[in-house]
Amino acid sequence: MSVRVRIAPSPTGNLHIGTARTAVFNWLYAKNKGGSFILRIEDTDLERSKPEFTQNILDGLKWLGLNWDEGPIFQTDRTALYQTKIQSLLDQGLAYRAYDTPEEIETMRARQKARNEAPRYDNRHRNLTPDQIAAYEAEGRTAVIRFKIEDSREITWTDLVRGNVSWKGRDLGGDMVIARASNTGTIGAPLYNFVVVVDDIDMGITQVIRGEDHIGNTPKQILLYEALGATVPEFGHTPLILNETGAKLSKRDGVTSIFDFKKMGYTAAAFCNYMTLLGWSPIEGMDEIFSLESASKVFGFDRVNKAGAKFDWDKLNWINSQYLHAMPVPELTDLLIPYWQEAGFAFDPIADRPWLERLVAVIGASLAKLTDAVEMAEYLFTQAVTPTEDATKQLGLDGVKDALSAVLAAIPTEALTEESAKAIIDAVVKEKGVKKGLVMKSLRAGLTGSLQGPDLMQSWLLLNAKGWDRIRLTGAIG
RNA sequence: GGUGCUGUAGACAAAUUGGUAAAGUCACAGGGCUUUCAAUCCUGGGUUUGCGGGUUCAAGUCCCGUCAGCACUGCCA
Repeated sequence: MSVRVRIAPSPTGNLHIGTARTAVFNWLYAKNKGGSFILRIEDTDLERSKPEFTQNILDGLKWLGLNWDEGPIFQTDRTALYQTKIQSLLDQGLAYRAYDTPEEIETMRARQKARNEAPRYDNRHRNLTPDQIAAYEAEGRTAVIRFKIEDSREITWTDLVRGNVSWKGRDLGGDMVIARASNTGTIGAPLYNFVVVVDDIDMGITQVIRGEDHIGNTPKQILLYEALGATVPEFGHTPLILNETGAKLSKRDGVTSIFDFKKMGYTAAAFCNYMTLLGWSPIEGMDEIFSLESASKVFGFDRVNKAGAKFDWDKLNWINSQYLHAMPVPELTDLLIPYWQEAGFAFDPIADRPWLERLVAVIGASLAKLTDAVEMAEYLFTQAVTPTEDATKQLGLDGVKDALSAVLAAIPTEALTEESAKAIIDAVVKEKGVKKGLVMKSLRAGLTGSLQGPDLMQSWLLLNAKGWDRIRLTGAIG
């Protein structure tokens, strides 16, 4: 049977890193097995689901390059199917209507808590007599539908990453609600744990690969597979992504959407690369820099770690830098232009393209994030620079202004080249009898307003192309 | 409270069926290059698998106990 896996995000929020990483693992596994990767939107929470979140999820997956083979399938389009299935469970006596009010459930839980017991539904409405049912209905009570879970059951499965996992029925919290409250004779909105199973069966999902936070749902779902007469798929629960403090990475950690990473200057390929490394390790001899495509060739759950993976910004930065350094200049230029525009730098992306590419060629190898290019190249985009303290000090040194005046006077009217620029420096050194280091350092201070930065000669040429070298040096002398 | 999962250097982690642990990567430190910074290259340090027992010729790997962290415990997903 061919492999069919899915990513099933809920549009109650933006696409976040946990879901994205799960999507990566599913994608990798599907590709490795020559199977299908399916996208299903779990929008059964009508209150919290929002179209803009669905859009964010779709856009995010596309940006990451996690193309899906089927879908998106929306659960809200499938309520008829869920109702049919629920009705059949009802008919078989595997599920029943429970008329408890939320308040009654609340007091039951409070009592359990007071006695230091685990909160659970005590199945009190499992065997209601026809009279009791009639009485509740006469009262006008609505009923949820609960699926029976026998305390004596023992549920076991072989997890793709964790091996044998087993659970006792009595630890599952009592008969589970599979449909929200509704009036007599109707079936309320179906709930997550139920629709997931119905859909996974219907869509022929062969492996359910999801985060470890779902591990407690698995035994309940296995029971549902059995009740629905379906083959239980394989399950693989991947480790969670943790923040510095070891808690599940969440919105509070400053990243609510995958696009936050884009804004921060990470490329999709690098980010996917890093997510893959969060819990999976490459095979012997394989580099840590790889494409999703090449990782898919060797991906398997035997190399997925069980422990939670701490998110490491340093490592992400390094990986991103490797992608940026290896990127051809035109491509990098395309990616950088929006960041410079965003920063408010004045330039014409078309007319200035050759100049921009020269700039990218100079700074490309130093970038870790795309956003680094803003600060790094600022002195080339804004006409006036404020010299740093060190630069000011350098410009005040004996003989500096004299030497820079000589340089300024020697700048040719035609475009400067690396050779002519070097010749000017050599001539000034000789003529003024000063150390070359002094000239170089001072020139850097005068030209860029700083004592460190990208290659001086290239910076000068870039400035010269705009005619700003004269302006800067004049300012430095005066 | 209950249940489950996890625990190898600062981080990610590797380690055939138990058989020399800390491979590799990041970070960090030192050096080269660049008369700058970054990048890059070279070198280096860290140490004994959370802790305690047990089985074994041999345990990161198996067993028992213990501690810690995390997750779940909804008419959310």
